[in-house]
Amino acid sequence: MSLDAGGAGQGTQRKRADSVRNEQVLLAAAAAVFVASGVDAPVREIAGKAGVGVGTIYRHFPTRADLIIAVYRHQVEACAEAGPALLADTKSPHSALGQWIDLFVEFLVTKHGLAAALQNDRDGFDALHTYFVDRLVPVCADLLQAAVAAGEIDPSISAYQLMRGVGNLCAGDGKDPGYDAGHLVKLLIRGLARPALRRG
Amino acid sequence: MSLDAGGAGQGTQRKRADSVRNEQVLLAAAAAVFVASGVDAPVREIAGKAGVGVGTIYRHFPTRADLIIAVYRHQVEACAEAGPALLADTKSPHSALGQWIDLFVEFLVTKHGLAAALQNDRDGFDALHTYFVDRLVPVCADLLQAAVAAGEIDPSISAYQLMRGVGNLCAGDGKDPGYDAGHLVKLLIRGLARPALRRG
DNA sequence: TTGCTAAACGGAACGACGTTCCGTATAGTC
DNA sequence: GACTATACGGAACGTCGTTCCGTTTAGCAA
Repeated sequence: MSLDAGGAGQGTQRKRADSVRNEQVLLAAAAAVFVASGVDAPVREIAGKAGVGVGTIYRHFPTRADLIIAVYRHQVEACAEAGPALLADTKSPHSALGQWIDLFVEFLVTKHGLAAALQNDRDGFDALHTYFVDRLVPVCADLLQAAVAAGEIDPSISAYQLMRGVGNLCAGDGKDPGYDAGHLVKLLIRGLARPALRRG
Repeated sequence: MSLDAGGAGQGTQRKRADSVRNEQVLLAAAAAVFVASGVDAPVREIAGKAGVGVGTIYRHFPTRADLIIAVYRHQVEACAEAGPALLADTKSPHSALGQWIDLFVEFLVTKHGLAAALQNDRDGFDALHTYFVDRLVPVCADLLQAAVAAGEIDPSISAYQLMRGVGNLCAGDGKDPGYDAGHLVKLLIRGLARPALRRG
């Protein structure tokens, strides 16, 4: 639950370089495994992917739920930072929005697993949920507004509504082989474009 | 998935008496354990409560999900049959309704666990859900109508709406120690009574 | 560079779980 | 009472999350 991001503040022990590195590797590996195999993936699989022993995972994240929470926060942060970056790197805000939503969809896999992992901690879950909403809605709003300003989409939807819609499309994804949430989301984003631009 | 309730129909093998008896004992024990310890209760605990070995459970119910499904169907049936019986045994339909809702609340524990147990079988879950609605809504409607006819409650609510409300009150119950769904349900039922009767 | 030590590491080991297996007991039949 | 298909009990198996501990190494001082 520490919000301190490892700064060398006085009094806090300086962490070893390999420890810091492994923590990042673990977060990335866990995120990848969660997307590939779902949040029920065994800890050993994550350890293997990261190239570390299971003991290392448990020193960084005392319990499985802690790991999922950490991945969740990490993903929220990565998603939030990716928004402005995507906007800066492309000439088309609508395209940036599409790429950002892709990241968001990947992130939702972790988010949906969170509820199951935090069965006994509704307060903790709610806190993470509001953190997620507060952090990401403004980012999405910026992307939307940029696309509107560029004349690529109509201002017919709020950031919150779009994110809710995408979230709902992704609910239960991965369980039914006949359901491809990712594709539906792509269609939704394409549908946002103004008619004159709606191609491919 | 057999709908055949063990009748000695031609071609079907006659089951041994102890087998039939154990199946009933197991359904009752599992239902009790699910209510007491949640649907995540270990199979061994159910076997112990029923006084049988785990092997016996697995001969009757090949997998854990099968057991939960069987308990679910059994509870739906018991709940459905209890409605008319309660109505016949009491002079106050409103009281009968209250007792019936108590059974329904116990049943919901199993129902909520069902979704988790059937993660990979959305169709199966939906089928069971419609079975549940079709079977129980009419029973609840009869109880409601009897209470209305007796002048004990106002006809201000439909059976479906009442059951949905109770179901929603019970969602997430047992996770937060500060939340007692059973008590809220009791208040709801009491609130159904016409003002002149609303005591204790 | 070398030596020291606290910190971090890897993976075997543990206990609990769902599930399977098989030797034993028994209900049903003659 | 004897025979046999059926059902039973519970030990055993493989997998999981988690713990433990002997080994390795990063960071630092000489």
